[in-house]
Amino acid sequence: MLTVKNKNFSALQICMSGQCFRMEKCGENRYCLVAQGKYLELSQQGDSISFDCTQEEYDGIWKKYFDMETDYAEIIASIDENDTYLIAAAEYGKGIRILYQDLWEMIISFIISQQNNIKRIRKCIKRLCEKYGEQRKTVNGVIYFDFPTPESLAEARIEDLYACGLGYRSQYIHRTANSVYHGDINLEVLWQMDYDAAKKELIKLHGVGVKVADCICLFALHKTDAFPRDTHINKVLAAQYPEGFPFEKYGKNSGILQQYLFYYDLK
DNA sequence: CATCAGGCGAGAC
DNA sequence: GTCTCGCCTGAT
Repeated sequence: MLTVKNKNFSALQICMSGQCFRMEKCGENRYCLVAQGKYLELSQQGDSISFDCTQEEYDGIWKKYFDMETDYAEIIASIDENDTYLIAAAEYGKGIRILYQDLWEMIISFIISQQNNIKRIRKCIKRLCEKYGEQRKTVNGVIYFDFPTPESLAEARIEDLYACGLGYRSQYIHRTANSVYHGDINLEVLWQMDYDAAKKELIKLHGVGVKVADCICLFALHKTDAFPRDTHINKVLAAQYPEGFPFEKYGKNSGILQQYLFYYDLK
């Protein structure tokens, strides 16, 4: 076990903010996560976070995954002092971080997220993983499932996808999995692209529109200038920013601020 | 019973 | 380019 201190880390907020559908509260001050092909448990007391892993695993995987090198307090401090709403939102969600999640997993997860609620999104993803993901076991005997590969979802029967409760998104997932598996689109090139180019490329995937592409850019590719606009954000923008959100002021931090606005509106 | 949940694709214009 | 419409499913 390994303990780290960080005033801008809240495992609960990371779970609740709905960017990561495979992290959940699994006990008092305790959280479980499947990512990077691994199962991780962590616990948190105030600003003290304990990761159930070795120093090597933390340094090699989780430090980057949870974006621990970025100073979120500094980003929050850069907010316009006159923007009291954004300051309140950031104060409320100051423990949120933009994770470095798997690209393929985010593509499928956010296709599922459309016209859907977080609880049901989690359920759909859980069923997909249990049905099509590889089963694994930790040294402590905890059984978990990897996220399904493009191949396994490409080969899945559409009616079986429907049976996972995906609804009309089943078709989207079927076609997108086939596009990726057969190399119609090369996901690796997205890393070299800037935000606009990557977004344009992602939208070629069936079931990926403007909003889903922005989520993939932000939560997988870590293009923090991506600013996903959903029903919540549109409502907030209309009410709080009738002249438009000041993207020119916040630039690369816009996506992080979007998360504060989104999470603040969920409450 | 209607509406809504972190939209999207297809078709009309 | 912009607009409208239908869409799986479960919760309220």
